[in-house]
Amino acid sequence: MTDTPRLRFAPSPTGYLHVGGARTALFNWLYARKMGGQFLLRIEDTDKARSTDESTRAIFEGLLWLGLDWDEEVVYQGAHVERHAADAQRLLASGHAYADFTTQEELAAQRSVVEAKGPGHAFRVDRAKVDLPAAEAQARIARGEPYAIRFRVPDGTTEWPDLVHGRIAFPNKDVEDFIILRSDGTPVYNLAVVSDDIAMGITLVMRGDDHISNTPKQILLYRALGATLPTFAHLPMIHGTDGKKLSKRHGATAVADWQHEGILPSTMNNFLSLLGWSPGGDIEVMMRDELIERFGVDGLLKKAAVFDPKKLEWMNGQHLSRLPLDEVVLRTRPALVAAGLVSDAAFDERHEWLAKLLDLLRVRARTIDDIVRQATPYLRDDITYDPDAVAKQWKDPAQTRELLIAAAASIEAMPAWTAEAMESSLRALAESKGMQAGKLFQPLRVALTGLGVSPGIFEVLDLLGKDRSLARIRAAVATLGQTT
RNA sequence: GGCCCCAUCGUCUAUCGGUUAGGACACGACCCUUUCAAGGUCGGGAGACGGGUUCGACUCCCGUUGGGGCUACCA
Repeated sequence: MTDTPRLRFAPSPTGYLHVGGARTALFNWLYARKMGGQFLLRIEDTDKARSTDESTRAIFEGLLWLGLDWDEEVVYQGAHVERHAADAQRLLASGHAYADFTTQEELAAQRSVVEAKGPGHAFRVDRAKVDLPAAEAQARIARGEPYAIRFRVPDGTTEWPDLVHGRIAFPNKDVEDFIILRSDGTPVYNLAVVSDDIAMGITLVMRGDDHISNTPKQILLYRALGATLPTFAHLPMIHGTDGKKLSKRHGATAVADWQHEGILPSTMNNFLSLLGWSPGGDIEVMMRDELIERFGVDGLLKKAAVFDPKKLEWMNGQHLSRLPLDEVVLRTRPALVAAGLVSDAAFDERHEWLAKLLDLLRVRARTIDDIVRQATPYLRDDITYDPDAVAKQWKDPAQTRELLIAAAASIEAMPAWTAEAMESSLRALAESKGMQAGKLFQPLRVALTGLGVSPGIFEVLDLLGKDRSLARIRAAVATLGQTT
């Protein structure tokens, strides 16, 4: 019988949801969904000093935006400190761990000695000095002396078959006896993680490979606790363009940053999926269902990947043009409303027209912000002329003015408001002036939109409508009149 | 310092012993075209180095170098 896997994402709420964390969450989620298993969420808030509710909310929001929904209730690590402490005591009682009576003062002294030696030095505990004879330790505990609990690392070698790396082995002599319970009774990370993963029935631990060196400690804890080992998969890190670990100074590293830059969640998932995993072959642009379909541990990579914002933007352009129009409208709507270009009520009223507009705009946009920028002239009456477009297309104000007056007349005289009628009238006008159609269309585009970039000129006219188009052209004529 | 992980174009990657080492982003040129985007064609661009194993290594093994991670009573 093969059980379905139980996986988890276990962030500490000390900041926003980082792209590295999002990638890890995504992989866990994809695998759970593919295998019909469970994806759980655990907030590791045992570090009271650094954890904030705001960060917890940001993590929820980020995951939800990406569509990474979790099964079962969120587990807060802080709610289980009693179990953690009980596990530590069990280990102490069974001899897998020992009491450490080192005081805070001694600790501080040790730290300053190590720091004085400079970087590259670490403090090693001397078990012979700290691990007291059982009778003495018990007496001191009975006397009420504060003590931390330190795990007694056995001799031998700890190894595991990593799903990503194959066999990884650590000689136990290189694993220091580590604290599992502080002298104030609170649990330390490695113990809390193992205790919780056991309690949650996690069968596959997939996380960043910065945790590789924690793994032998955790395996030792599983064994000492008499629990079944989960499978481990250590994913490669994500680096910035300078090859260093991705951090704040690389710019936008929170998923919320990209959300605000106008990146679609489907793009983010697609892009992140390719950092540390490959479906093999030349496949790149994938929507959610295809990602679930293709994802698997076989495609997991070992090498750290560099986060390339350029490719993210390109991929977003791909998603923008491939997604169902409804989805694009849904994602763009809040940005248009936020920009004050259209109210929610107006959006509903003019839904069809707006959908048509967005459909035309999305093919030449890379981000939602691009769409908003390009949609502006169609949603506001007071258009602003882009200086670059004006400089390029309205080089000769007097001549342009004359041309636009003729265009207005031509448009006004059109027998029908159809693309065919527009094309024949305007091309005839260009011909009568002895100029190429483009020489007429470009200045006209600027007059109609204020921009050098827009959909086809006939589509722009149709979108604007006859009256608004004429008003725009007359406004441009007036503007040009002032400059001559 | 010690331990562990990693190593194909600038970047993301394909290749699972035999390929003119393929694709994508970015870059350059051209085509299409009323602009832009998209699309199309073409171009430059990679197996870190040194040893093995093998008829044959990007691929397997060892070493070197380089990069990364960990080395807390942080997570």
